Amino acid sequence: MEYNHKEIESRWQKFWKENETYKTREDTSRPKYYVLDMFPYPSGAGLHVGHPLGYIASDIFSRYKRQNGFNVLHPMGYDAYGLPAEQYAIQTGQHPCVTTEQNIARYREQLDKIGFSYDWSREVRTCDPAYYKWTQWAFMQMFNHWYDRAAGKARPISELVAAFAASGTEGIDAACGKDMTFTADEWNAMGEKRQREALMNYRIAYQGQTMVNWCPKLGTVLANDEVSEGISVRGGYPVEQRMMTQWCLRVSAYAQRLLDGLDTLGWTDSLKETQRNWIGRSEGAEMRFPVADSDIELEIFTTRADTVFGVTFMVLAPESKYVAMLTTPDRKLEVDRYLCEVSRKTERERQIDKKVSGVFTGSYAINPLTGKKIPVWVSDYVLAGYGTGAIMAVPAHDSRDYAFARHFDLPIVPLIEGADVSEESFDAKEGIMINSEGPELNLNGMTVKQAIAAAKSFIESKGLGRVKVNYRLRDAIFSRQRYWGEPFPVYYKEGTPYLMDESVLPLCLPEVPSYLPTEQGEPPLGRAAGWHTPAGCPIEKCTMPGFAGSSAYYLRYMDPHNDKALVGREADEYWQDVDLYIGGTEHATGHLIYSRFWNKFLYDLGLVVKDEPFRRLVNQGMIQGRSNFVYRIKDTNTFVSATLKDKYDTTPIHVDVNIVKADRLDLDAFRKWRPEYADAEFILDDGEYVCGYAVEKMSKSMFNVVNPDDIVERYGADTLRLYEMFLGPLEASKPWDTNGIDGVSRFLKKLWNYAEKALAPGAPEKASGPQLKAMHKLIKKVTADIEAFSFNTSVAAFMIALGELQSAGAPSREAIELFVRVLAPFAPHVSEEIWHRLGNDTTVTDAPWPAYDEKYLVENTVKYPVSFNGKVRFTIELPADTPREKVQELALAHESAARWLDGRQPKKVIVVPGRIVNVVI
RNA sequence: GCAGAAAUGGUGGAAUGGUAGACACGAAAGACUUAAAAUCUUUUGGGGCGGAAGCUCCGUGCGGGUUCGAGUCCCGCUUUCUGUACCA
Repeated sequence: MEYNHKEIESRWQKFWKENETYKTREDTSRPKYYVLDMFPYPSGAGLHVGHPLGYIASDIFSRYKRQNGFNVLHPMGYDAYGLPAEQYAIQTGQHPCVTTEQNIARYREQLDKIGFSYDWSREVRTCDPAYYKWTQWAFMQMFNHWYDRAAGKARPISELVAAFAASGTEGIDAACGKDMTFTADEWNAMGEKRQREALMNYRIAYQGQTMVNWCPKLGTVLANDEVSEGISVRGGYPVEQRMMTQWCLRVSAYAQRLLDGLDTLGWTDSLKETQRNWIGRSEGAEMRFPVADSDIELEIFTTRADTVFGVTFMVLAPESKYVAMLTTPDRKLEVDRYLCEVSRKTERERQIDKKVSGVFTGSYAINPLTGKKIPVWVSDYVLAGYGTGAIMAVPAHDSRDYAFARHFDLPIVPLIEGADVSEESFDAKEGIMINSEGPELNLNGMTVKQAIAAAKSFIESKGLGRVKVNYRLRDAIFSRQRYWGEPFPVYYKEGTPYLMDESVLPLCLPEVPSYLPTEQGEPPLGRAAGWHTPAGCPIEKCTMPGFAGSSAYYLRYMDPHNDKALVGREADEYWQDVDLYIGGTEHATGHLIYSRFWNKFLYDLGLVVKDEPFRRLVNQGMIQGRSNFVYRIKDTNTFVSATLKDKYDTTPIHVDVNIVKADRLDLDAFRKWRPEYADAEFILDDGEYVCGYAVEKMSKSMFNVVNPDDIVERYGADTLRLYEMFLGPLEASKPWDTNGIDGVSRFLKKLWNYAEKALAPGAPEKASGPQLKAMHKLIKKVTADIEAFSFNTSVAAFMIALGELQSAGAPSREAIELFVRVLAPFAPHVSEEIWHRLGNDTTVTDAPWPAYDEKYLVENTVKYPVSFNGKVRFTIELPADTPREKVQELALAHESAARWLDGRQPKKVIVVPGRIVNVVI
């Protein structure tokens, strides 16, 4: 019988589904193993061949672990809230729920065809009220907690309230927006509204003022990638920088723990490094500069406390509150003009435009070390969001300050011996200090390192400031002026936000007549009728961002139907954490930070047992598209083969890769592809039209999208799975190239034919010696490869092993049985079919992973060429099972070796089984 | 600018410091076939020698180094990819 992948695959997919083969139950008698894929956003375009790459790898690993006796949790779900569904809704009026539902159905159909071993009974969708109830619930917990830096963990806000009532801010070390001090009496006298305002400064989920990209025409905040050159990508309306009240999560409170936790994780160094850079810890000092003729003190942060003697001016961020306070009346017009100019620029423009700009406020500060007056300027090269929004400028040793000083002709004082600052600043932290002597502190003669330490301790001892660690990591903006997201369980009473009662959860997303913002510029929820509490208080109209729903989904899979808790204690204690997480690097500074933060918060509350959610993480590479081109001769409808195109003046045009095979264009298909090509003429090279190619992002507009369904239809899921693994190392980015798939397809056909012979009546039961040898070699190799995530070499090993079986005597049942047991994780359908035809009534996933036996792996006799210092001297022949040490001994005992060594002791003897003995003296 | 990763045939890619190029694609030749497809066999890094089995030299981005021995380890470059970017 021919290998019929369609029949085999549909039969076993049906069988697995009907028998709930991959349904997982908590089972304390077996060790657990949790394998997780990053769940997809179900887009309207469906899956392309790049998406399943990681899923196939995780499926192989899951199946392998099952065969090794682990109770494997391998779930899948959908990150279902997202912009495309909402944009589509705005254009068509179609409820995002409907399109999302359709897209999910399509994804599921595509995933099912590939034969994954997911436990679909645990599926989660972030837009499902039974799921987002727990997203809202987590937000409420964050609202009701504050971060105690002294204890290094989150604590209930009620404890903070009690502390304030008893002794004010005295003795409280809390992560907060701005430093506040008040006494118990002051607190108690505040009244509810002001107390709530004060508490907002401490809550982990809080409302705060932040700078955002605001698009007045669209009536929404936009992310940086939704804005291009000051204009919204959708609609093309101007976008401005605006300070707005937003919900935020105090992720920054966890910066140090997020940093420290990285050391315990089995992630790649590059990913950990990316997160370290993102968190951006820098040690320095915060110090105050008094303003001349005023009570105001400017606070700055610096990592170069040693350079205070070189501070010749100060700069404020345009958004700094000190700008208004320090601008003198005569400078007001110019400062206002500058602020206006800056506010019109988007964040992006500010980054691209490196032109030096700024304006003098008219005020002076006093350098606390020299007592000299220095001017205070405003410039957009200083960021409001980092440090204190003000800097001390040291033009001699900071390139940005240098450019500014040069442009506005401000003094530059070098502080390091031998540093030539006539052309550029000297930024390196090395050298001997000069020009650094004041009335109370002398740094001259010290190295930069010593000077930093000395200056820091001086600043601290004199009360000019304090040693401080700053982090680049900022709090996450948590509100979106959007419809398609989780509503906040928050209402407003006289403008003050209050949490709703937990009993309202899930607070369901209401219907709206239109998905656009309202005329008054409110988010779409402003259109929802009855969007207020029974008492008539308005409910928050923003919704939560995409990362809200994806931050704790791995916990929900552990206990997806629990309506009493996000995850039950028992389930959490059994599954603990994700042993293996597979997904793309693009989430390094988003999801993977938020999720770790979210988990640490829940850990602080004692709700989960693990501090870190993802123990081991593997990043699969991106699969790019491989686009094909045809070359049209200018102003004609004639196309010339890529091999001859240089002789003509041509324009390259993308052509659908599905009508190109091995870079040869199917001419008839091309004429049918587009009406305008119906009468296309071709200039062929040797009867063929050769297309050009390029590696680009896989996208519809490039006509290079390859659909996994088409591959499954033509070659089968097992071939797709093997081929995706065979393409190269999992972590590497590579273009999809269907050209090589025939090799894998041939392998499965040959395997099938071999199995047919082995299963035929009269075929030997027992495997021959060489067959056993081939199989045990295979088992050893594949076991090591799976553990090391080297799936491409495993596929090669299968091919080699089959070749060896074919030249090792009559096909036997024992050989094919061993073969399918190790092939099962990679090609489950064909393995299952053969496994059952061998007479087994369990699934191949229940077949224990075979152990290899070294005794099959050795030859009977082996020739060992013995070489000294690289030159082969002689050969000895020994039984193949001679241990390594024995070979060394025998080689040395050999008469000529002994003569050659002449009684000297060898430093090192190297034995490569079957190959070389190399003796180093 | 900074950080990380990588560079091996026509192509994708193999190689615990020990026979570089496994495996696969593609290509070439042959078998089967009326023919094609499919399948099977052989060859396939480059140069040189040989009628042939075979022999030989050169070869892992570039320049050095360590080592009996380097694709692999160390130092210095070049290029490419990825992330991040006025972070004081």
